[in-house]
Amino acid sequence: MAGCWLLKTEPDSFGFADLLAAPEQKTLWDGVRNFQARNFLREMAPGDEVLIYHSSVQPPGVVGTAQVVQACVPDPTQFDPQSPYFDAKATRRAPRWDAVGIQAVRGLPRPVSLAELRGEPELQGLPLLRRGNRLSVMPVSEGEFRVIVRLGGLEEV
DNA sequence: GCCAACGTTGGC
DNA sequence: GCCAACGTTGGC
Repeated sequence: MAGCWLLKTEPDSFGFADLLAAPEQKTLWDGVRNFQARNFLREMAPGDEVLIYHSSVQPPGVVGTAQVVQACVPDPTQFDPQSPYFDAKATRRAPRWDAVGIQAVRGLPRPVSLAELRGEPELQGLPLLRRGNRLSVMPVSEGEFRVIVRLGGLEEV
């Protein structure tokens, strides 16, 4: 059974539209700099399903789906002094951060706002809805995944 | 712009 | 190893 995940991003830096515009609609999901989130990245496997969530926009919410196409590799941005994600403590021999390859599947006909997610009884267990949650990578159950894409206007995924 | 919540850092 | 200070996230 494929895992399901939610990836949070600020569309001002990289949003679902950017993923759709990328070559083969694929990208390396890099720049994650939180250990708990990184550990979830390490659990992600090709074929896993992904919800893309836009934060710091009005309204915040889930806007599309993607799939994992490449298991985690060392995040190249940690070695790049020009990158905002550069980490002086990381070495090639001992990388600290990972990234996964994802590919767009499809945009939701109707984005599902954070307010809608909060209003859905079946989603009360979502880590995203926990007060003070700041994780940018988090697991979602298969049931929760289905509820969300259905709210977004997709009957089948 | 505010502020709650949380992670990280660094002094001890 | 504790914990206060600080920085960041992200909704509102």
